[in-house]
Amino acid sequence: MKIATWNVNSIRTRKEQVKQWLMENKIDVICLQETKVIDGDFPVDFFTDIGYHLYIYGQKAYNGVAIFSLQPLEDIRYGFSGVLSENIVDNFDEQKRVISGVINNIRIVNLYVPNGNSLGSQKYEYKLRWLEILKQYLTTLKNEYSEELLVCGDFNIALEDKDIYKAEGKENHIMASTLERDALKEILNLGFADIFRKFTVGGDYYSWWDYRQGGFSKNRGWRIDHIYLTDKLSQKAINCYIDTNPRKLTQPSDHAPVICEF
DNA sequence: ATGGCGAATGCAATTCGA
Repeated sequence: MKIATWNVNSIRTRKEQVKQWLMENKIDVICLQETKVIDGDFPVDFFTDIGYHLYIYGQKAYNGVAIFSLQPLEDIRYGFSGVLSENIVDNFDEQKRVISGVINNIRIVNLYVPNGNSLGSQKYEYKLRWLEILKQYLTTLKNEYSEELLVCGDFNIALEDKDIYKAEGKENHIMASTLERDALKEILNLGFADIFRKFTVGGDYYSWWDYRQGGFSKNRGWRIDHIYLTDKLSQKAINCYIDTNPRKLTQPSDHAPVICEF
């Protein structure tokens, strides 16, 4: 079974590329981020035509997450409030960034973590607060639910220096700052493995490259799209890799898909 | 990076992403 995560930067713009890639790679489940469309305008039929069940949670212009699965998913939870009480979630479901569902007793959690803009900005504070709620969300899923967990998506955080093409001088850069990394480490410490690192130890592997300055052709990227697995599930993974091929196409997403095989 | 790219909105120029 192959489960993938891909920030597509608009599903309406990228639908042909996504469909082509799903068919070529025989993907069982895909978690998409930045679909950038309200649910009523999502190209649902375009993907049900090739056999997928769609679970979508979008909004106008920004954010938006979706899961496509060849097998139907069970127990779909929309937003943080699908799991946490409203007083904890506050208004953090205003931005559509979280969706989850169950397949084969595995709960798949699809995340689009806020970007954060720059250190000290309001959006940076929002990102840090959002990560605190995420920690509570995953703690609840771990403690009160019986399924193994696969948590994936665009985290907008590079955990280690080797996940950045040139880490020097980026200590205060968004996606690399200590506070963000610490928040992510706390989440991993709940009991998750960054499964990409089970199979690949070295650097120079990235999942996002800036559209500007020929970032991709120079391989100046960041590894910010992740798949995290709980212990038992981690033992069942047989590979995890980033497919850079879609990033080579004309009019690509700025992210490449990350795939985990079981 | 004082943002040059790309997408959405909405129809020109602005906002946002990372």
